[in-house]
Amino acid sequence: MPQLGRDGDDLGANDELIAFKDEGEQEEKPNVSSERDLDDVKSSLVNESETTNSSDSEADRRPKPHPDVESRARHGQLFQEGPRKQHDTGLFQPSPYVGYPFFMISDLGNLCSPYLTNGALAPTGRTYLPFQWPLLDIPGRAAIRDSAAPTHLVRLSLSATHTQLVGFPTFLCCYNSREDTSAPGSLSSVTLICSSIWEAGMSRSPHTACYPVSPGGMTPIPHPLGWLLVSSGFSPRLVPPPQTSVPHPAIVPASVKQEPGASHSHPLLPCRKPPSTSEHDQEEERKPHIKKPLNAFMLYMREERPKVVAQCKVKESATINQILGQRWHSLSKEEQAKYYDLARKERLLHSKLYPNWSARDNYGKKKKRKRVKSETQLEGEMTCLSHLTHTQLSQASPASSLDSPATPTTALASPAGPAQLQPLSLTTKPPRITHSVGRNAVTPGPPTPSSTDTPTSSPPTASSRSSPQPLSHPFFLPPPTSSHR
DNA sequence: TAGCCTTTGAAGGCC
DNA sequence: GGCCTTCAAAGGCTA
Repeated sequence: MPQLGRDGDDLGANDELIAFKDEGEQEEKPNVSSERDLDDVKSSLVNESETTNSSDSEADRRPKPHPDVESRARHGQLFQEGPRKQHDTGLFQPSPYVGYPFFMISDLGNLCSPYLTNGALAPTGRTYLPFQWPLLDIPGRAAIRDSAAPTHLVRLSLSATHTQLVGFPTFLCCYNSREDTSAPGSLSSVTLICSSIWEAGMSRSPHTACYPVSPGGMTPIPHPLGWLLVSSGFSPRLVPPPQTSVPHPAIVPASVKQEPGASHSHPLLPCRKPPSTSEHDQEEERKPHIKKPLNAFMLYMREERPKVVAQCKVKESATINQILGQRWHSLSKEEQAKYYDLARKERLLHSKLYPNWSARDNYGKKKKRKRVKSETQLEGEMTCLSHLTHTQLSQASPASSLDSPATPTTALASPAGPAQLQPLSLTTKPPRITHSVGRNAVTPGPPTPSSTDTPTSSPPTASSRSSPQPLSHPFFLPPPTSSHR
């Protein structure tokens, strides 16, 4: 595997990529206060999008990095955490917004002190970015979940575009593939590696910009590093970057995938794709895949699905979705309004992040992505949005708050336990309800919980869609709640 | 192993 | 404006 060996400030030299977390190492629980801070930031971001723009410049809004740390960063030093588990302040947290498989780094400014004079700490779990970073989302969960191989894929999480715009060093993200990441928020041992990309042409100060810029609005800039692969022995190796790419953080360009027949030492290693049949195809494949923002029902599903699975002992998604659909209709307007509001904020932020994105862009990509995933067993896992500050959106993250006491347990507070239910009958599939007629014909007024609600957040009534088959099974019946209609 | 199933909502295109 | 299609999540199921 060729090293990306260049000059002295080679950004991915092995000696600069050190800090890896032992796979067996446990992670601290997320810090509550840090989550609260994040929520504040999310809230402010959303509010900002909903209100008139302030006159403050983005630089003014950006947290000031620690000068000492910033200086180190400019010198391309890699900072590592010491061997002892650092009592961090919840720096690495599973994103409460599980709509996207992110990790959040809330504030790194207070992590300067542990750094040694040479910029490195004794080897242990994590590497911290050596300067203050307001918020960072690191894509990951999916990449880990299906990584059966005892290897660790490290990829650039920020495109050069972002790096140059936002001005902080690109970082690398190492996933611990052995960790059980099936549960939301379980991505705890992500290791960050801060490279010295800072010196690779990053002209702006680390705090000249704060908010992400849509990748579609930027000229693609090939990243100097490309991909980094870390074997099970944590021996990082650099992989030549994709030929053209600009992988937006979130996004794995289709061109970055395993070349059929190509031999390289790691099954997860993304490789350059052989030339497509047409330039149009190549262009399409280079386009980043930005997923649609989740609508209210999807947000509700993400929150309630695990509960239904646990409660009903049903795993089949089709059945679960039927149950959730029934429960959704049984929710009070106030309860639904929570999700509509969340979805509206989701759309707001999404449109802010990707102003040029259109839902039409994803048409036809779904099957293509499936094919690509089957070829590489990777791409689908890597197509997670890693846009900055995306998690800032979720003030009330549904899934992340699954186990939170503050989470309203509206639809699943049923006293009826699983033992009292008859999951077997659910296997009798009701006639399929097609939504080909009049699904979106009617869009009645939303619960409008707040005056900020926009017409686009209007939840449809039951009449707006063909009436689902009545499901009399207890599973489909919402648990009695005091707030129900 | 690719695609289906199943749900609701949003968005875009067509007429 | 109405209708239609597609996608978003999820994981078991099926051809």
